[in-house]
Formats: sequence, structure tokens, C-alpha cells
Amino acid sequence: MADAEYVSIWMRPERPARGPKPVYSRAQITEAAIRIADAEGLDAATMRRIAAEIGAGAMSLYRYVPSRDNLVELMADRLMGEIDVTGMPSGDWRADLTRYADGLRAMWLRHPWISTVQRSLPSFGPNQLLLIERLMGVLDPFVSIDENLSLMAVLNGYVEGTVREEISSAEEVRRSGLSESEWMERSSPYVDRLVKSGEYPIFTKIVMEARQPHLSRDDQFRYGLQRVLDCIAAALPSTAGSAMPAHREEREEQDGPGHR
Amino acid sequence: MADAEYVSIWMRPERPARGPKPVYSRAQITEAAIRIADAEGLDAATMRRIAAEIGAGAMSLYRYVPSRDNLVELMADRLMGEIDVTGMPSGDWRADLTRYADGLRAMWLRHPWISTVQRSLPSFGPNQLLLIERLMGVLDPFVSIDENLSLMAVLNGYVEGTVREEISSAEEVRRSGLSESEWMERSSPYVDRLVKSGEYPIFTKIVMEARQPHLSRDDQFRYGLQRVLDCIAAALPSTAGSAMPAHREEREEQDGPGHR
DNA sequence: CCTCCACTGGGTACGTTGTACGCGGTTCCG
DNA sequence: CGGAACCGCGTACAACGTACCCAGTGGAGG
Repeated sequence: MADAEYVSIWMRPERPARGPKPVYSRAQITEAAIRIADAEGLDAATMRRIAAEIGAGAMSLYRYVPSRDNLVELMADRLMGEIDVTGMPSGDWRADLTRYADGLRAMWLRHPWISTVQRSLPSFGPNQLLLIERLMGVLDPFVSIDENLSLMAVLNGYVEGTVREEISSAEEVRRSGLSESEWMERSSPYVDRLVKSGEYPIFTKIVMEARQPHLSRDDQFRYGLQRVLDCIAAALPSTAGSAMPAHREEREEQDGPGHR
Repeated sequence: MADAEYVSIWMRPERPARGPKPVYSRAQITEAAIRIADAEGLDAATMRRIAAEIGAGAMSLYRYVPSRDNLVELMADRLMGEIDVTGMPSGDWRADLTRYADGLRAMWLRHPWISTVQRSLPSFGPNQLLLIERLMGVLDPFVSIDENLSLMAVLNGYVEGTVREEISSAEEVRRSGLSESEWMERSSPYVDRLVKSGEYPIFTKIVMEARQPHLSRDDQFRYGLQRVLDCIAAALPSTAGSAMPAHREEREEQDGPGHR
């Protein structure tokens, strides 16, 4: 019933054999689009705008990319390539997953617009595939494939959830037009009203914490990440000795959040 | 610099005092929009389409809602109300969080389009607020506020990550035009090529598992969820027995993330 | 070498979107 | 009983993705 004619971008070749040499390239277009999205958001990365960025006509882009949605897929995969996973199943799974999580977070913070692209259907680009192989390879010797998937869902979910909040609050600050220190004191009138009403004690605590954080974002992230890794460690057989999760007190010393 | 005139939807009243009685209502419009989005996706929920659904003119909607984005916020908050959290800090935190996770997953599966709405800035609607109070209240007696936030990030992240994959694969099946059983055998030509190439052994295992799952989606979800709850249990002080609501202990001094 | 035609970049145009603006009618306040 | 405040809604516009068409171009077959 549906269009069975659909073929993935990754199947159709960039360049045909015949004809004059193309002036541009998929990589160049993708790069330009990412540049615009980084600066002004994904919505600003219009076909016309991208074309202008590289000095081309709007319709020329369609010689390289079947549609804008497909271009976004290209962009997303390009971003996956920014996460360094070289030599990834290194033997120390805890180090590997930490490096991956840090890389993923850093990438999201560099390109916040990625949080708005829905992967309603997954497109397995080359970078994405490499990432899967390397990352899932880390725990593959220890657990079944679907247990592995579950654990990675936890890890990815934590990172994405956390970073989404970071992006949101950064966006809120930007929109309010205030500097970050100003925003600390005087938040939006709506949030202020909620807090003053006294009906939402826990929400109030969250707001207070956000205004006067006693942990830097990085420390906060690292702290929660260790929690997640502990969870993963618990799910692994004892044969998978990495740096063994020590007792709580010691762990607090070595990788717990530092006081500022 | 930015528009300091911005006010949240939740601040501007639905109805003014004066003038003729409105024929429609925000709730009615929101409901219609959700109905359309459920059936045909969020993109299909055009202002004109929504207006037609309730028998109104397109521009009439703007008497009730400042913009389409704001309407989407209304829709999202309406969905939060579908998650049943009545009597939520019940004393048994494990039961509470399980019920919440199940409810969240069920809601997402009922309204898959919610995965595409970016919460680039969080809008604290009434349902969202109630959810925060009740849900965060579950662990509030045991941990500090930002530890609580971290743990909820893990939980939400797991649920959302898992459900996103469910939605994706359902979407893929629907788009391929094949029945689910047919899809098991013959997947997309691109994925097929990747598998046959032999260069992606782990990816291949994932595909195989997806075709011949030995666990139902529900069981898979429940299994991973228990892992997450175990992780949360490990982060809680020992006084927080699942069945007994303990009062807050001073353990926070030594256990919490460096609170002072 | 020439010839052919698959390819190139790009201009024009169409359908659809969100929404600014203004109109004539309706309801409530003073 | 005005008149201000609000209603539903038709028109209009800018911006979007992209279908279609064109004149040029350069590699392959003769």
C-alpha cells in the first residue's frame, strides 16, 4: 500500500558516472547546513539559505539531496561522527562508556538543534553504524544483545535527558534577554507566581536549586553518570571486572561532585 | 534586548470579562488537535485543519491561542494529565515509580507524535506541575533535590529512549507497507545489504533479535525498568525500604552529592 | 575527430503553511 | 443607551519545500 519504492539516502550514490563534474558536494552542503543550524537553529537552515551559504541556487541542492528531510538525516549522521569512539572496545568498559557519554553530551551542546530532530524512523548512516558497532561492542562480551540494548537505552536516555534540560535552560536565559546572573534572581513572572503561591513546594525547591546551584553542570552530569554506570555494573557478571565500583564513601571521594 | 514582553500561555487567561460569549474553548481546540495528531501525525494538525474539525474558521483559533507553538504546548500538557499519579507518594516508592513508568510509556504509545515535539523550553502547565510534585515527591524524603533530578533523568530517559525505538520500528513497519510478520523476514534493502556485507556483526545481531524477539516488547520494557529501579535503589539510603516510608535522615550529609 | 545525451546549475512557479489585519456583528458596562 | 471590548471569520501575505523546465556542458561511442 505504501510506497515500496522508497530507498534510503545511504543507498543512492552521490555521483553518477556521466555528465559534467558537479560543482558542489553532499559533504559541502551538509557542512553549510550544520553551520547555519548551529548559529541560528535548525529552522533557519532553509534550502534557499543553505544554497546562498555556498553560493548556489536553491534548486541546485536537489541535485545532491532528494529532500530536506534527507538532508537533515545527513546532518545528523555527520554529527554522530563527532563522537570519538576510536579503539573503543578497549577492555575497560567503564572508561569507554564515560568517554562516549562525555562525547555525546559535548556534541549535543555544540549542536543543540539536534534535540529537535525526531528520529521517527532511524537512518543508519555510516557514522551511526560505526558508533553502534564500537559502543555496543563494549558490553557485548558480557551480556546478551537485548540486555545490551536496554543498558544503552539507560545510558543514552540519561545523557539526552540531562542535556535537553541544559539546552532548555540556556534557551530560557537567552530568550529572557537577561544575563545569567540576572536570571538567577529574577526569573520569569510565571515561574515566580508559581513559587510565591506556595502550592508547589518541590517545584520551588527545583527552582531554588537552579538559581543557586551548588554543583556545576559538569559535576552534576558526572555525578549522575556515575550512578548510571553503577547500575550497569550491577547488571554485569562478575567476570566483567573493570575498575570495580568501590564502596559508596570511597567513590564519593574519587569521582563524586566536588564542592565549589 | 529580546522581547521581554513574552508571557507564558499559562498566564494569559482564556476568557476576558467583557464581550460576547465565545463559541469554542481552549480545551475543545486542544482536544481536536490531539485527535488529528493521533490519527495523522502532528504535522497534519494544521490550524485550518483543526478549525475545520470543530467547524470554525481558521483565524478564529487565534482568539483562544496566541500561536500554533503555544497550542502544541497546550496539547503536551493535556497529555501529561493522562498519566495517573493520584495518591502518588504512597510510601512504596518502587510501586509508585513502576506505575509512573508504565503510565508514561502507555501515554507515549497512544500519542506517538509527542516524541517529535521539542521541549526547547519547558512550559510548566498545570498537569506537568502536578506530575512534578507527585513524582518527585516519591523520592524527596530520601535524597537531595538534585540527586532526585538525576535519578528521574535516568528513569525518564530510559522510558523515553525505549519508547522512541518502539515508535520508530512501528513507523518503519507502517511505511514499508508490509505486515509485521512479513517485515520480520524481508527488511529494507538497505538494512539487508548491511547485514549481508558482514562488516557489522553487532548491528546484524540487533537486526536478528528485532526479527525474532524472544521477549515481548512489554517484557523487554519491564525487564529494563527493573534494572533502572535497582539502580535507584542503590542510590537510596538503606532507610528507604521500598515498603516503608522513612523520614529523612542525616545520611544526606555523607551520601548526597556534596550538599552543604 | 565529431556527435549525442545524460548530466549540470538555476530560474520560475505552485501549493501549503502560519498568521497580521480588518471587517461587521454581539454583549456587557457605565 | 451609547460605546468600548470582544466575537467569528474572510482576505492577504511572506516564506517554505519542491515540481518542472531550460540552456549549457563534457564524457562515451563512433
